[in-house]
Amino acid sequence: MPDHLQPVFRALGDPTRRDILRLLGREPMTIAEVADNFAMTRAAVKKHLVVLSDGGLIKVAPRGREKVNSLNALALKPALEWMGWFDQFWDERLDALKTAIEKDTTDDTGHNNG
Amino acid sequence: MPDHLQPVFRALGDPTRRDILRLLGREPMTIAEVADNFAMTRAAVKKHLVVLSDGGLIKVAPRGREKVNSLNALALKPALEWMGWFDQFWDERLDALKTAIEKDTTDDTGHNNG
DNA sequence: CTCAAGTGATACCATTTGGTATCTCAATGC
DNA sequence: GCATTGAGATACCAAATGGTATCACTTGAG
Repeated sequence: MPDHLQPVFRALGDPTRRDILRLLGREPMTIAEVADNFAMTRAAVKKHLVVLSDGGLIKVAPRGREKVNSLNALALKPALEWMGWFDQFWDERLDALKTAIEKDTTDDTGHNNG
Repeated sequence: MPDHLQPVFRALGDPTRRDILRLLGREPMTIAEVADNFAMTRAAVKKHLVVLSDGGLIKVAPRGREKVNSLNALALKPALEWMGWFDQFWDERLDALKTAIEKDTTDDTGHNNG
């Protein structure tokens, strides 16, 4: 498994970018709107948005002369799954529980997709 | 919510360090043993270990003149919980526990893993 | 004590990173 | 058409980062 998750972890490595993600979780914003929440220039925020976009964590859609940035939380999944490997070191009972639930989901015919 | 998770995310931001974590997940190792798995000097590996230790992701215990580095996966929890906030954007009906299972259940052809 | 092995610490280097300042381009509004 | 506003591109800078090389310290063995 190569580092397709590197752009994601790299994007998450900066507190400003993590903050931007939470911010965009509330509602999509233009660059100026995002920048209005931080004590830095729009150019700096733009750079962060590029990094976030590079990691697939946000989507950018043009709206007139503006660019609307919206959260794409799905891109967090690979990173979360990578971290999930370490679950085995936290609590082995959790692993057993997951196994039990997995069996339950195969038995349940009604709620597997979204 | 200050950035007590910054050291953790910072540590995870480097592929070598993520690799070291997986490595130490198998067994504790001295610096030399860890360095033996990478194409870089012990000093460079040591730096990575310092960053990992700074994030609390590894524990270091002296054993004679050696230093044994062991995984402390529990330190991943804050980061994982932070990411868990975004679960609401994936599928509000299910919580984080389902995430680890999902990769197994995405196969809807009628049979699951083996 | 003396020598070897493992680690820690420092100095140093090239690159990346986070940030600003500035300029140009595109779309909006009068 | 022309000024205004939002965004992109570039140049530039200071600091952090990843890495090497080197030296000092500590432990273990004769």
